[in-house]
Amino acid sequence: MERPREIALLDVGSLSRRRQVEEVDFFSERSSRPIPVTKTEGDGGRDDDEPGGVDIGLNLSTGSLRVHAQGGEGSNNHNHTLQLIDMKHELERLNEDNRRLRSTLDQATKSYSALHSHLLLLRQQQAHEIPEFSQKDKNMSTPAPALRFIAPGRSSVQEADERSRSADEGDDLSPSLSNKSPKLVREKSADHLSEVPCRKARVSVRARSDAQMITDGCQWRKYGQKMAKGNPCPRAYYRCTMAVGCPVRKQVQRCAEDKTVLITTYEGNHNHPLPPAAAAMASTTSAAAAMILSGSTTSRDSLVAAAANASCGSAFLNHFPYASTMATLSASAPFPTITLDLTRTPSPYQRSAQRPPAGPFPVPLSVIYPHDSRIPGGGMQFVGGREQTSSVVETVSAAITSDPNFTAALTAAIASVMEAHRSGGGGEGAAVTSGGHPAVVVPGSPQLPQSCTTFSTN
DNA sequence: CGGGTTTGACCAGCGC
DNA sequence: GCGCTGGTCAAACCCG
Repeated sequence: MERPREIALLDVGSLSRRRQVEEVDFFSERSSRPIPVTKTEGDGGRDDDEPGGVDIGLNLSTGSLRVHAQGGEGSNNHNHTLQLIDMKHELERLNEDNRRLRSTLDQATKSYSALHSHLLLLRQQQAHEIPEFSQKDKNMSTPAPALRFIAPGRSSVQEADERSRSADEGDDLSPSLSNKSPKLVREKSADHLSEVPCRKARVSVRARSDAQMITDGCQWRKYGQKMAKGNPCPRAYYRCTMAVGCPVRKQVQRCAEDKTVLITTYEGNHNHPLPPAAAAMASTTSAAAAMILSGSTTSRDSLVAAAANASCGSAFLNHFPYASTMATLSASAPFPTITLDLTRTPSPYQRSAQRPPAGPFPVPLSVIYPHDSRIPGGGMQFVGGREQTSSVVETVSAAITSDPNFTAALTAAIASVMEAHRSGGGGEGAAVTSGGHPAVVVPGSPQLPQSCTTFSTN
């Protein structure tokens, strides 16, 4: 959910934009009341805990007002008039800020709703189109293996539900299988892949970090480590241990080219309740999987469609101009993977405050086909747009906010952004403060500690 | 002692 | 069929 996440984010920061919104809201809705004056004539304390919080946040404005009022003691009427004019201007500015922030919030809320509805719609369609997809699949001339078993088109959530149910009954596979040896179970599950939805859609995130693994709100147990070809750094395999039988796994590996880059790949859906940060990650993987699975064919067109579907949440991305720009959707074998690269510097376009109106396709899709996506190693890459799903951003946000280094950087960045906004920012400056999200900060700040992670999803 | 990590072995998929 | 590679298992080990 967008709102709680924002609150959580702001909780870690030193500045609370939420409080600013509320406070400005108060002034705007009750601007006819002489609130600042009344406040300054009161006990002078900040009643942060007072219901309705009159004098919270925006210390700058209210503080200045208070000083003016106190300075007016013994001054002439002319000074008083000037102060009132200043106060009026200040109120107008705050009202304007409030309107902008509110519209931003509305936009984000609408976008979230639209995306959510679209996701539900896609899942419904998938549920109804299973036979159709199967037929399509048969007709496919050169189906990519990884996408072929996606074809049944059951949604990741459905799969998670079924897993959850089966977990309640015993293990994450059918009870009849649970009595067999692990190897048999594994074989059976592998066989199932041909008739069960794709288990291997992935969400991958690259970021810079010195840590072994970024904190993402989940508990993981390492179950293996391998040397991967072409990379001197070993790849570690982790399994979610927050619940028995949780199918979620992740791989962590340093980038061969740049060892400061950590690549984390998540795969699977959790079958248990999650803490907020982890829930965001889970929603990301689900959404990413749903997006990929909604492609359900091996054609470029359907992948483009999937990308377009994903762009429905682009209003979010408009607010996160940095993180939203680094997504790569790869249809290449073995698994369809969405990669979010937080290590690249955003382009000037991406840095700009352009914010197209909310809607399914606020900006033209920019899709690059290096070569045929059906050829292994091929794929498609979205460049400079906001085609990534909002939930990917949520995921990254979750990971970032749960990482102390990111949090510290975020706090500093928000502070600086707020300062810039205050000192004449105005206008599209709201784009920066609108989300209060780490996406504003992280990818474009080379000096910031970053972690590189890859998410995979079922 | 319980839970997590390490590490060699096993298995499946894929290309030649 | 064979070898390579990625993914997983499970016994041994470590640690609090």
